[in-house]
Amino acid sequence: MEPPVKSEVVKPVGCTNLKLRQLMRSVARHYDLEVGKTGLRGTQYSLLSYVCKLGPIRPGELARAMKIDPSTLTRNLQPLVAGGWVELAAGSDGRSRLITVTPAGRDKRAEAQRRWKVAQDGINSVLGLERVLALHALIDDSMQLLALQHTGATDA
Amino acid sequence: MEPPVKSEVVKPVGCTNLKLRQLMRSVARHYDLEVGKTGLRGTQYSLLSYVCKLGPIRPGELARAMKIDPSTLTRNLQPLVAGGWVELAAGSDGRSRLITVTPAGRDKRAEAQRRWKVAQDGINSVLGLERVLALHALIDDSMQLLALQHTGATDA
DNA sequence: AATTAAAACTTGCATATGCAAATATTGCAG
DNA sequence: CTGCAATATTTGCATATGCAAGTTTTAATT
Repeated sequence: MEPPVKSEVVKPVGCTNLKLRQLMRSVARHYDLEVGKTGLRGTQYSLLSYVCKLGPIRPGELARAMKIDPSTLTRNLQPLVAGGWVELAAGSDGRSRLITVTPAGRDKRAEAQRRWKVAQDGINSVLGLERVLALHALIDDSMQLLALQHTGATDA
Repeated sequence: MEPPVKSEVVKPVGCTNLKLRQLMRSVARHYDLEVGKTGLRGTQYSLLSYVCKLGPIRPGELARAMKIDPSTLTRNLQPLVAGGWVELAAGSDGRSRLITVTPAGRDKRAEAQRRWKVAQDGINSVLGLERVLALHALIDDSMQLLALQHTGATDA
């Protein structure tokens, strides 16, 4: 039998990376089915929303807020600029810029938000509100903990 | 005060899609830092592992097992084929193929698995084992429920 | 003022991802 | 045997993603 000395069984743990990616793909597809009707991808809707809420804002700051790489932001903005929903202007500082939502962008965001609500309601319905809230809480906590790690914080 | 008639408060729910993507990016970076030392991306390690476990296997079946689009699988295999870790051969059926891991592929997988273990231990340590297990359970349940939805199942 | 270092974006490179359409084969109906 | 529907994979197209290196500006040093 050989029971563990520490009275703590080593639980086999799967790959968090793989599981997260799989669920993310499923969920993304679900949102895209609904939000896509507006011509926006789910990711584009998120980005446009951030610009609506935080803009006018500088790229670096927005990237930090969204927790994406600045270079990714640069590229992800292109479809929104091409659609006329967002504009890039020169910032006060010669090397920085200012991202601003256009009136058409605000309209598009409002339209997409209605679709997003449908998608989110669908998720809440399929998974159950409690499960969704629990998942969100776990995600938030996990991101917080990982961010601390990344910042090089050794203690509180 | 106006308490809700149904005695059920409508809890504001954030965007599951956004949250999942954010956490996924953080976690992926974490794994890539360690697994990347072997020359494999985290996603490539997952794919190679599946081929090791399930192969020789046909693309369609593998795509279904990994819950990714068949076209995505076709492309994701290319770096592994280029690295000499996986081979594509003609299947019995003239239109299908067989994906097989090479001896070098098994070695590489073993090497990457050690790195993966380090990354996973890191996650377990930063988030805490209980949180990781809870997260995995939630992810598994959620994928299950979404899959049923996708299958068009109306009842048990 | 010239040099250097630092800051803020953008580009080059290589994947990851999925939908729609194209290809190649097989199996069937007539 | 022919033609058409069904199956299995791949391509075309358009994003999403991040690291490393490059560019442009600004700030700091001497």
